[in-house]
Amino acid sequence: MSEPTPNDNQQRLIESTEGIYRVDAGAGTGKTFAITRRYAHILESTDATPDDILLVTFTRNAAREMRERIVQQTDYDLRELQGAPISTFHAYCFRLLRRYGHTVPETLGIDDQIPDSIDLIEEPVREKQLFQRFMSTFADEHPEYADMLRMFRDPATLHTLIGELAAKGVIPTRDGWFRSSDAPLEGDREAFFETVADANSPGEGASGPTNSDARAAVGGWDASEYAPDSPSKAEVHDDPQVDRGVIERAYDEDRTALRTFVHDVYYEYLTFALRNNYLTQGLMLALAFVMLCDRPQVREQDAHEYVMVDEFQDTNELQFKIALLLAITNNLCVVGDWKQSIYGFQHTSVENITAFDDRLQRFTRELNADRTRIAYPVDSVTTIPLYENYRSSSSILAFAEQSLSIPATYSEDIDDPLAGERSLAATNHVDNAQIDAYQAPNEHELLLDRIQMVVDNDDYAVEVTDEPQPDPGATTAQQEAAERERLGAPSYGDIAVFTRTRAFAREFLTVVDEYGVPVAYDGGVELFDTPEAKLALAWLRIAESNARRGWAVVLERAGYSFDDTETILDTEAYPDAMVQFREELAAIDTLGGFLRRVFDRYGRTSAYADALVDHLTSLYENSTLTRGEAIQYIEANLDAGTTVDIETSPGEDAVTLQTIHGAKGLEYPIVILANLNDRAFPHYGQPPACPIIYDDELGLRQTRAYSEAGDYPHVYQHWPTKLLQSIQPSTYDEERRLLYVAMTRAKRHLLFTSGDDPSRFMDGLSIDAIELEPTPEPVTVARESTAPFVTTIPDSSTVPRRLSVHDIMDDSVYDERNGGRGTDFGTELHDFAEAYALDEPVEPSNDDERAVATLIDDLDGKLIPEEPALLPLPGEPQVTLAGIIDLVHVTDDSVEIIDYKTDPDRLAHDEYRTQLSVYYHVLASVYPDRPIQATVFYTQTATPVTIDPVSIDALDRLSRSRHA
DNA sequence: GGTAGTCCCATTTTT
DNA sequence: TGGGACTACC
Repeated sequence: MSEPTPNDNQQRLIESTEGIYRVDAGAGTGKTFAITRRYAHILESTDATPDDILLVTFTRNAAREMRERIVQQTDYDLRELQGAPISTFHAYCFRLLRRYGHTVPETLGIDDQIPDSIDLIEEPVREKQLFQRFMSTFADEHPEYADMLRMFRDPATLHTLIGELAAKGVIPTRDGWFRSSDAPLEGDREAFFETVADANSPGEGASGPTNSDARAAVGGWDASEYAPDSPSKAEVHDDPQVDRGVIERAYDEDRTALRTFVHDVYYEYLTFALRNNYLTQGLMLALAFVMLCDRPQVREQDAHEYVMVDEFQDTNELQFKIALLLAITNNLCVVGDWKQSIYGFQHTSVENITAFDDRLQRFTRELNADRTRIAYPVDSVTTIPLYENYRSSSSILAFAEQSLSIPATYSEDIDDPLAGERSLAATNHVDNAQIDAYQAPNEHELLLDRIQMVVDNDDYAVEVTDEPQPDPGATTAQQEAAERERLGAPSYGDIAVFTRTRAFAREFLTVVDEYGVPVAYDGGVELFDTPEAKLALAWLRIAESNARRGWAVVLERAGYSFDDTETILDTEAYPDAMVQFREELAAIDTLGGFLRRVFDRYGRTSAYADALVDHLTSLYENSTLTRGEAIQYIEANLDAGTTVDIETSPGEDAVTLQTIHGAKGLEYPIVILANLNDRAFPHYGQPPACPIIYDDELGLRQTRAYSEAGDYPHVYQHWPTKLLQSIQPSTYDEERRLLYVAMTRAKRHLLFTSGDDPSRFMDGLSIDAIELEPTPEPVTVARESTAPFVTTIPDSSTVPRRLSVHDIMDDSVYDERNGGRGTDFGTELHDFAEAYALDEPVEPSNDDERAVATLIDDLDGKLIPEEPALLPLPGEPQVTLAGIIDLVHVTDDSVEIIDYKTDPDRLAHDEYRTQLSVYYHVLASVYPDRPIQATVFYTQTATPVTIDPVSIDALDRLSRSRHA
């Protein structure tokens, strides 16, 4: 596909390579295109090499996409860019730290070094477990903090606070704070009292002044919640305001002890982590920052001539400073859109972009306080707005803009958020947008009803053909006509349903199942709450300790009644087949093998099973979980509701269902924003579980305090913090930005739904909701039954039996056929082939892999590696053959199956013919309109051999004879 | 316009 | 358990 021509501001950005730039890149304005073009331009117009250009993104996916786009636009190929610094903040800093930072902890007064083998923890559960362990030792070792610790219901909640402080750049040393980084703990007194001036000024009523907002907020002041010496209601109230003296007393209370406590926890946790050879992401970035501050030689070796940071609205203060340190010249370019900042709960700071200039000056001053670190000039910043939107129709853009000023509560006051900002301008010509809101007591049915209303409806026309490039000289009218030409009625795949919470999506999915509407959920799944996880947990418990709890689950699944189960458990007379299976499992060495055997036995080949095995076996780089640890791990994750991303089956024409967060960066022809219900969206935040809070205006504060001042020792609410907090107005800016993000995903049409209790956002839309009696129709599309679930042990003949294709092959022929090169050789080759087909940056490491690479290079259609295949056989009892196709190559007029074999000869070819025949029949049913070809590719000789498939009946007979 | 009492609900997710 | 929005009442 040819690249479009940049618009004026994109062109300006591409060519402006020297100096500091802040790019306001609104939704759908071709940001990635412009950045990668700019990258290419730097390479072309200067003598810089990829190593001189640092390109930082927020996610791994984004980094990968950038890399791929750059390959398209430069002479460099993926391999040459492999080592180039196009990376996430975390990955880049971790690499630097491991390369140069072994002794960095010394700078903070810590003896432990950072070894190469240090573990970077990504799973919140593990992080939390380790922190819990730390806190219990901390409590033991510090009796002097007993009172402080009494205010905690769960001391592990301090963990979040530490992460927040690290994101601020607050870093402890043994005796104090790194480079006076504790300043934010004090708070911003001036800013707070500006807030107070606003919130505490009386209103003007008809008959004189009315109570200020702050006074209203502390109206119900109840001194009995607080320690006995706290101010009374009368002292706090100074109608119509809050007593200024009391506010100051609260703000200026002595917080020395609190600060010391937090310092010690933070510092000792850092020590604990290093001693136990791990780091969290937050601590890792903090140490990388310390290294960059303290070791000029690291910057000399590794800082960059050009630095670009993408998604700058999702960075925190620490990352801003790290970016400054990674640049050696002022060729710095940050790209982002404050309106899409929705990760505040991850301690990001939208002010990095909204107050970019101020922060740039301030952070530079701070970094240069003791010696010059930022030697380049920072006083001139050029702002380039990208406002031409290539995604949505103009009515959608105009409609989305209002979302930023819809109040989230009945009393919220919003200043014009877009003051002075240029609106996005649509670039398409046909505006056929349908924008409507719907409401019904049963929102799930309503959603299905609306989906069915939209599908195949010409009023909701969307682009249905690939866009032919318009004649460059075409008139507007001609372009409009060409665009109209491309429009047609939508199908399921054109629709996305967004929700604020995952819970809503999950509930909706159960209703979806009842009606059979094709809806695919895209996002994290509570993996440890699936039947697969519970099954795995049960057998692990049985194998580990013959646990009653495990047996109960297994027996229940096998169909035993409650009473039978009780009897069996009491007598320990477990069914023979199960006992045998237990012994078989006990003999398996590896956790991965153990789990696979369990899932095989139950015929569980779902994505959940795969994900579980992957997850549990890849937790540690250098060691594996024992069974006991695996049990604990699953339990902890089940408890914590951990979610894991599962790959959804692509290709099906289905509605996409995801959370708004998950939809960021994506676009859909038709968006249905669901869940606009009271308290769901906008979501009214839950109070922080940790009694110690940090706030930019207030600094470090405690919300509870232990005191023995009253009749008996007691944990009280801490009045100063409560007073200050209630004076601060609550803000819902991020909820509005979420609304904005959701709406700007839509290209053509936008629908809203709510249940019987619509939220403020629903009310605030400039359209009225239509009340509807939903009448969704059950869909009776014959859907192939996926993953037959064999619930019983021992085998039952009433359910389809699943056989692996290998079960019906004669393995005596093909065992040891790889020429003594070891089974790993084949596995590695397959891994390589999969990665290569997916265009991942891998290089062939031997002749066989080179042969595969050449083969794949010659394929010009769609490549689908590692595709699961299921073939139901006709005979009785029912049997389904299952296997995985190495590679499917699909073009418009043909489909090719490719299976790699590392055998030195073709002795096993007949067996492979059987195997590929299975795949052949599966694909023949999926693509009835295209000829199918099945090829065994012998990698050692780079020879493709096409097979002549055997019939389904022959496969059926074979499977029954070989597996009676 | 102000207040007290009632009610409802307890995220989002990347590294 | 806690907090905030909202309602019903003064």
